[in-house]
Amino acid sequence: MESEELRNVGLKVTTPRLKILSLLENAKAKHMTAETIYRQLSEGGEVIGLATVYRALAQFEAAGLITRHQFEGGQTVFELERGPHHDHIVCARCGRVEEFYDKVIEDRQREIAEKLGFTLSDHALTLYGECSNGTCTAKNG
Amino acid sequence: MESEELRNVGLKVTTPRLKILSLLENAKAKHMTAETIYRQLSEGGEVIGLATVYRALAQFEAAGLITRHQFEGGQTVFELERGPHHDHIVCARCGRVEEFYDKVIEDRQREIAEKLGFTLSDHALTLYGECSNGTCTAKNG
DNA sequence: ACTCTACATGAGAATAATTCTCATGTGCAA
DNA sequence: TTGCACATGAGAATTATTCTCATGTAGAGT
Repeated sequence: MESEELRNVGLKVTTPRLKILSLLENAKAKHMTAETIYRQLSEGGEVIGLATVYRALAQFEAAGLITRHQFEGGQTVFELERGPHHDHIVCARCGRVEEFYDKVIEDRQREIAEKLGFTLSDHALTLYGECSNGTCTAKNG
Repeated sequence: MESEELRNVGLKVTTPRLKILSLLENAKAKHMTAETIYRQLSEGGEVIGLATVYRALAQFEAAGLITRHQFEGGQTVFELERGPHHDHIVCARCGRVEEFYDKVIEDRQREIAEKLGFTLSDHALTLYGECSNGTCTAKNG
């Protein structure tokens, strides 16, 4: 239940928040911009201000429910924080996003940070390339 | 000579381009925003439009003379493309940026891309943490 | 259930970063 | 030397995001 999720992180359960959260859970695209979320909700007949979408996303992020990614060239996208940590590879041609996890890289990052005297708190790793996908033409998330 | 660099990449040698390029080469900070570049040139008495700074930076980037980084939270920064490839670790507290290169990670990235059917063309890796630096208080680049 | 208050919301204005427009200026090939 | 493709400065325009403010509402305490 989405209301549980909100309560668990100390957020009031409100209609806009529920709608946004469940859109993120049910949408076809895993990575969505604030605009896209706003538009899809509007098309679904909801009356939710764009500012509210931005506010809710910021709160969800602070609460750890979602993650924010800034792929190069594109707008900021948001993704539900489900399952294990992963990084992304983005097709420069069609915009397709694949996820991956690599223990070697993860470990190495921690070692590097330590060696340089940093306490690692986060990281952003995105690979860019062209996918050899036949359907590599249209944009999707 | 900066004029050489410009000619080599097929750009006309103009005063604004030369000024921007040499500022990037001589500035104390290795990573600068377009605004900073604009401001420093203005303070130095140059009359160069901000739009020109953006235009020049975009061209330099396309030509491979500089690289663009989008550290989280911050504005886009530009860095002269000198020496070997490297990635960054940014202190979340004081903004200090350190560079590092790790062959293991680099190799791994290529392998991952290949395994996923992508031809790797680029990547962005930034680590975030807190540096254990005593001087870790003020912002710098 | 009722009420009160702190927090949430929608709408549109405001801001920040970047790009565009356009009239004018200029590097450089011929 | 000159012509013209490309570059420039200034400010307008655009884009993404955040703020403001008057109003609405969730939910703790009764």
